[in-house]
Amino acid sequence: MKNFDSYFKSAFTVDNVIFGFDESDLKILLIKRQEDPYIDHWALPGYFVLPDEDLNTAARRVLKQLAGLDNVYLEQVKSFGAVDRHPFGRVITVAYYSLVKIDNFNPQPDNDVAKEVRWFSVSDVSNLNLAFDHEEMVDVCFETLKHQVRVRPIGFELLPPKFTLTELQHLYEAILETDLDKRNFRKKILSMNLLIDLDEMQAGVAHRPAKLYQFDYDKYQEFLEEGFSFEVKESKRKERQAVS
Amino acid sequence: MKNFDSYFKSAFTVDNVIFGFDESDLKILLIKRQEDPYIDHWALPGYFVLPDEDLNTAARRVLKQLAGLDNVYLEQVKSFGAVDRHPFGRVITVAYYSLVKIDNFNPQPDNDVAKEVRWFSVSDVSNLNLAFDHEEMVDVCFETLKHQVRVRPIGFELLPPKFTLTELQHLYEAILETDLDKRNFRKKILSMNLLIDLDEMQAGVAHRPAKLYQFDYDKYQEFLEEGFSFEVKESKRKERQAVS
DNA sequence: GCAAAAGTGTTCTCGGTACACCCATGC
DNA sequence: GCATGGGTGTACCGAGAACACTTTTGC
Repeated sequence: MKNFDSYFKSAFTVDNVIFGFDESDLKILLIKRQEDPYIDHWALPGYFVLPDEDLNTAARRVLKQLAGLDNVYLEQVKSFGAVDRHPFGRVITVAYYSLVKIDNFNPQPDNDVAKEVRWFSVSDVSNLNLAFDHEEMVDVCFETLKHQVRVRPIGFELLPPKFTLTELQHLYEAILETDLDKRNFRKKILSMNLLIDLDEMQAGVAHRPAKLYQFDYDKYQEFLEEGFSFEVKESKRKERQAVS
Repeated sequence: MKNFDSYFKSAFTVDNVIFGFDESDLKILLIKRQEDPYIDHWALPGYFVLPDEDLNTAARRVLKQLAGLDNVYLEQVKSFGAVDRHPFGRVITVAYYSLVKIDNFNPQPDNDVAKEVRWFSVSDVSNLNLAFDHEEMVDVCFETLKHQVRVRPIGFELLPPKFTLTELQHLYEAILETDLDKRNFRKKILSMNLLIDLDEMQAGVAHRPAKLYQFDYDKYQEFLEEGFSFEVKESKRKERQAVS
């Protein structure tokens, strides 16, 4: 029998691209590393997978330890394995993206990996000179999110439990990086019957208060079971802008 | 500085789900293993990633060495990392799917991993008791293919350079596991302007010979650059069948 | 001439898109 | 009373889906 020992000299990590939504801005949670390599660089929350831990478990543990997050939407996206991507040796990483309700939590680093945790606008990430190949990972995950949000109602994972239709629309606009037509958006969303009208109103706003809605997870489960497709199309307004 | 040595004790592999299309059957290429673990089991063509090799390179090398395949469509799908998935130690694997023109090549094992190489119908795979978690990998890759084929014209990768519209339709039906309406399918495909009419006919068939077409890769490139979406919808005939 | 697959057009329906004005609140 | 965003309906258009008969070949 051959000897395979020489293959058992690599490590692997998980890295999380954590999306949040705030006002009308799509954000990503980053940590400032306090250990080598890339000490003092901004980076995705990620760490080595333990020997007795499978990949998803590792991703959830890292979310908890580095960002204090629990119980969030999490999906594997892609693995990155360039030979020289890690200075300590051969390290493959598995990228995940996750969606969190941003106002829900206050990132508190209580570990010796992250010296600081902070939300950044997606559009600012390219100026930060992220550690490793993390910028590429952000790009790939953002593209994946853009695609997924058209196919499943995962947008709700980014909003508080009660939200207005305008907030939902702003979220879609931020993710898809486009403008949506208000009336068409509402018609489409409401026609899916995935929202529960809470018969409550916004309060304390300096304009006509909006109705509050809640996502109907039970109904969504029903739809899933009978196979169903969710999609949001963009308005063509931007084309007119492009011409002018 | 911490010591990370304990993390550098794992290995990783790549595994390929290789799809081919033959007559009206979607097939997968499997090897019969001639080394432990799972000796004599059918398995996906896969092997350890070498220390100085990145993931895509490894996938292509394995395709070449184990299946004699070169220059094929290849895409990363997902990584699998259950703790006990490999008896020799901690091994993560990265699953790829690839698409090949089946009549183009005759699988010849010339290596000491595969004792035999053979095409199996996708529908038969679940009876083979594949090595490792390979059956799950086949399922995931098949689902991915089903989705991708609706969004990009990758179906052509599975057909010979010259093909008839009926062959193309049978391919879509095999992948999507549904029936398609002939007239609607042709209208849709031809309206995309991605096929070149070769002004040639099938020969030697015991019925009216069909026109031969060729995929227009150049035009596809143009479309890609200006952002474009390709989709094929299924017929609703099967619903009628289900009722009867 | 018969079996077997190729080829071809029209109608209907539904979802997508464009588009503009009145309403309720805080200040 | 004014600024701010909330909320609403209609007409048009195009893509998708349903559907049946004639044509060409090998035998």
